[in-house]
Amino acid sequence: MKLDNLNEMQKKAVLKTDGPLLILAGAGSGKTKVLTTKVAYLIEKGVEPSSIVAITFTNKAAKEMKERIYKLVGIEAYNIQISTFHSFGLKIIKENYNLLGYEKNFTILDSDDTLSVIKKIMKRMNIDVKTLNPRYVKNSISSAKNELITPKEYEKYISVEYEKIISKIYEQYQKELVKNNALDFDDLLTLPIKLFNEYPSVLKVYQERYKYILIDEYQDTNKAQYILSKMISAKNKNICVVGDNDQSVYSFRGANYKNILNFEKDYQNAETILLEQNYRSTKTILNAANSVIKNNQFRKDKNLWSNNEVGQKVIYHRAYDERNEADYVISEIRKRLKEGITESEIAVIYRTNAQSRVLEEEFLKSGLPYKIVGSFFFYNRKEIKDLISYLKVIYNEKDDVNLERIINVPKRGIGTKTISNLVSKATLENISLYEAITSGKELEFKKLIDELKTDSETSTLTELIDLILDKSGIKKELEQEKSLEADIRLENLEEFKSITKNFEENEGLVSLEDFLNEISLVSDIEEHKDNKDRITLMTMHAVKGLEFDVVFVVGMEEGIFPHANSSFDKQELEEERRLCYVAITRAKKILYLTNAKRRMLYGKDSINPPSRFINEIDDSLIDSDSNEPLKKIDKSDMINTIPIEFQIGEVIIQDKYGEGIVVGLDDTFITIAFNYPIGTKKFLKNHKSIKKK
DNA sequence: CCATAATTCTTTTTT
DNA sequence: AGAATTATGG
Repeated sequence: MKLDNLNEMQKKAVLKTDGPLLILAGAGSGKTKVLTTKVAYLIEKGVEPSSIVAITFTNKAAKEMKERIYKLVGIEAYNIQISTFHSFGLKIIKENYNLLGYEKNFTILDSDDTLSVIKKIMKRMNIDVKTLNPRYVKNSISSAKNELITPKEYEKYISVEYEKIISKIYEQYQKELVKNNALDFDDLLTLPIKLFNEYPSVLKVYQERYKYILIDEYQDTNKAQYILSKMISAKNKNICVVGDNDQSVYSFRGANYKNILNFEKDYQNAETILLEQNYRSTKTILNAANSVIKNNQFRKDKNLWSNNEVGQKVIYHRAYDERNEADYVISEIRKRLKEGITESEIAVIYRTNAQSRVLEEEFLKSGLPYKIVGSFFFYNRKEIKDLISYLKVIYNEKDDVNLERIINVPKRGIGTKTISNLVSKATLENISLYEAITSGKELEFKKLIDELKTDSETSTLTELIDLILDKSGIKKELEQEKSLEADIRLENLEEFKSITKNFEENEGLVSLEDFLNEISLVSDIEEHKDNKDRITLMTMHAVKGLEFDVVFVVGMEEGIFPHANSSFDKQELEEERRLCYVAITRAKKILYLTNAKRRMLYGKDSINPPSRFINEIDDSLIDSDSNEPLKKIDKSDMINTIPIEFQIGEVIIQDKYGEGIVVGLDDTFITIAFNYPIGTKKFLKNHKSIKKK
């Protein structure tokens, strides 16, 4: 194994194979290189590839790591378990579904499905969705699950009426999932833990199978993930985790960066290695990133340095609107392409998926090759979701959620009344909707599903899709409509077919089971069969762990980034800043920061000041090509000009959280207690979002 | 009782 | 802007 291309610390991290190891790795310090080399080294030392498990956070990162390890060790890379926590959990569940009370053909519900289940339960329980938002219930349940709180335990924590209702819904929800022979995303983590708790002998099997466990982005692990990794590594203690607190950006999903801080406490004799040299970015880019992140209060300062060249300044451009911004990005990309930079070395990154729309439109017009990574845009289209629902129901007829979705698609005269009768019957007799169907037009539908079930046994995936579109009448309905919209839908369905075809060509025969699992866990399956170089468009969250020569961070505006919903709360704002740090440090050579003076947001025109993060970068590092000077945030945007005096105990109204009581005051901050579930929040004293009642 | 029109609601990040 | 829900028409 040649290790000459590693520095001393990296080498040390690779060579320390046994026992717990914590690698604190700054951005661009070569952590992926260390991880991949370490895996190769383990294999060279004689460790079975199948006894290694490497966990990443996104599917994209898993894929990347697989490819890099493949380059190092060749074909054996396929025997290493490299996946996200969720895929890993699914594998364990699939191997033990019977012990967990599921049938083999269980399905995985996506976020929308989950919400429908909750709405259905709330309706059944006569809970008004206006008093309790189903979305909120969904988040609460999800958080509880990720904190490994069962419905029973949830009851113990109840202090307000709200929680009592949620705990009831939570209980029903879990039952409903089992009845549907379905799992949600969180189950992929919690069920393996449940399994291991109930069957120590099974745990032992996994402990012996996976002798070496490596976890990337450890700062983003939540309680469930933390416990799962702890359980599996408990016997051999060969656990190596890599993380960087400055890149913790998943607290909304229950991630707890403290898992890193506690590592040394959790694992006796844990060794800690610091990787502090950045090999990725120019000094200028690194300085820009550092000047932003140093504004975070809750942070341990660290010494990330670089030997790279100074490089060119960060380029700041303020466009007129979002379309001009996109055009600017495109024209700059053309410039860089002429300079010899390839498309695959260019990325455009943004805070929210919605921003990709305009970008895509302009890229499409420009003719530049691009790819949108992780866009559920395509999979979220109605016709695609309907088709997937058909596939899910064919595979698992007990999946009431998906059955209800398609029972009247295309329209076959089954309306709300028929469905609600069916639901009542199914609930009463404790059977699935499918089983409850015995007569009427519904029976026709049931026969259709049965027929397709038979078809699925004899045809390939792509053939099955054709059969679904034909026999269901989806195709016919769209063809008869003869509208532009219907044509687009037909085209999308064709495109979906080419995706499955492509998938089958790459993977050989694909079972319905494998395909559904893949599509449930991976938001986008490789859409392009040509290996053409493409410009990458993706969110800041999705881009974590990747690097590009040229990076455009677009939408650098207050309200978008930092996001409006995150700019009230100090902790959330710091997470936005870490996200900015992640975004900036993706760039190797050239970094662009752009924004727009005005932008269509949620259907209305809005004018946002430049992001505060731009101001946090030293002016000396920025090259602004806009006419106006680098503008500091206009304080009037954030603070009322006339100070309003509040008193402790006073009731106020806050734009986001509603009514609250002032519980604390000092020179700069005001602390307000809101009703459950919001709790106390700290604001700038004169924030314009706070009003007298 | 179903399909369509009108109206209201909600806008982050991922598995 | 777009989805989701509710009111109206056939």
